[in-house]
Amino acid sequence: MIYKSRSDLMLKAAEAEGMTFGDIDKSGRILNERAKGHLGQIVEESFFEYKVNSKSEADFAELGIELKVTPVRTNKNGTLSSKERLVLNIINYMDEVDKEFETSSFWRKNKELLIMFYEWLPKVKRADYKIIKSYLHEFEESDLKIIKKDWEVIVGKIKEGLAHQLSEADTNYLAACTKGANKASKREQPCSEELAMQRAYSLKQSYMTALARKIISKQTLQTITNGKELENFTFEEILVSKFEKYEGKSLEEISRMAGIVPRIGSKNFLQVFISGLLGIKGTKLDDIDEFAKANIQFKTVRLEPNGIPKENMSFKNINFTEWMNEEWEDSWLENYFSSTKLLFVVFEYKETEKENPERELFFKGIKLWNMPLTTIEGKLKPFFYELQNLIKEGIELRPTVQKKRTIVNNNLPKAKANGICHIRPKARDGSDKVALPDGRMISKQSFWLDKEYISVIIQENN
DNA sequence: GCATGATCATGC
DNA sequence: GCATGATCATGC
Repeated sequence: MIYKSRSDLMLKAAEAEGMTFGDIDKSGRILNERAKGHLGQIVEESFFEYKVNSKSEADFAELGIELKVTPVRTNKNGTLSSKERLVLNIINYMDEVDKEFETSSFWRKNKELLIMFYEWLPKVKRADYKIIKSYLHEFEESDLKIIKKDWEVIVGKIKEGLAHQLSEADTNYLAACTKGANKASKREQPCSEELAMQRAYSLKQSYMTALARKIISKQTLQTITNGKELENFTFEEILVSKFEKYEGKSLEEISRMAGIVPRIGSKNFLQVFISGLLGIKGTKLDDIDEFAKANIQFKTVRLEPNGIPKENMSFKNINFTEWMNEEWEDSWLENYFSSTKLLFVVFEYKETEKENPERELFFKGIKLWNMPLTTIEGKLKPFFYELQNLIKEGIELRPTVQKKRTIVNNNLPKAKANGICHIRPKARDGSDKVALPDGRMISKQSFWLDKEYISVIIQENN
């Protein structure tokens, strides 16, 4: 079949809504549960009656439209999320380096995407997944500006001979995700002898989630930048500029300037503070378009006069059984730090608590950061396996009685052991425990970044 | 009820 | 004063 126009194609595509892959498949391949990534091919062949190709032009070449079939899932709280990033074409490091954005393989192939969202459900056969929405995606102007800068970051890294250090969190919406049979899938790069992991362009999972919520759930998000600003500045620069005028000011002054009353210590302090300074009071940070799409998470940092926070920084609580059974590549740890950007909102005390217990907090600035791949691979990965072995061997628990409470010492990795991260408790009280794989109970534990490491991150300039 | 950000208490 | 483990407070 040849589709003469986009409307022809979209009329046909709309017929798929409500159909299952079992309804669509004429080849019988849908029954092969192990065949991964063939859902798109089945739709292409059985539904659109197109021959599958892996050419560099778009699937519907005469229309310049690329077909993508991608899963969404419903969360416990009823919201919708994309189940995965949307993987696009593989990056040929050797070729892409000579291109402009307009002539890049990314843009040639993915300018327009026919996205068919299907609903993924646990324990349901592939044949019974249902297509819920067919949607012709064209990048809106402000997204495209950010994506173009993302592309430049990716190609810039290739030009520096750093293709082997590409990381998904380097960019905002368009990312270079690993793609290959296994971690041995490597290829040459033009400006370095080192072989680099094979990677493909992808739209981040967070971007796809925002898209699915807009298209399927009709959710609207609020933007804080616009196409005109993005013409001349990166998203990071715009973000910094929005906070600049508050730098060096005390919380009290800022409250007066911005007309907000953030109560330090309150749970929604960050929400109130950031949205207040951005001038979008009442909007949750998660409902801000750019933060949602780029998967930017927020963390407050309070530096003591010595430039180091008083406390380490906690993240998610640890599921020891998961940690023991998972491979690094599938772990929360790998996933989180290779795909999340952290926006540190930095405050400082100018006096120690001893000098002045009533000390005031001053806003120092913001820092948008993601963990470099070298650190993820060099520090986090060994840490992951070290802890995995420890769990397998059985974590030591040594109860001792203190004055007023029972302390259970353990041999989990301590702060400063690797200069980056450690495990320490985060629980409600002494009885807030979690089971180890061997059945013993331990106070709930969390993953923490060392405060000294936070201090170094904040001081880096880039 | 629980996750999460924040902070405390004790012993060396 | 710091390391380590414990616990609080809030908000969904």
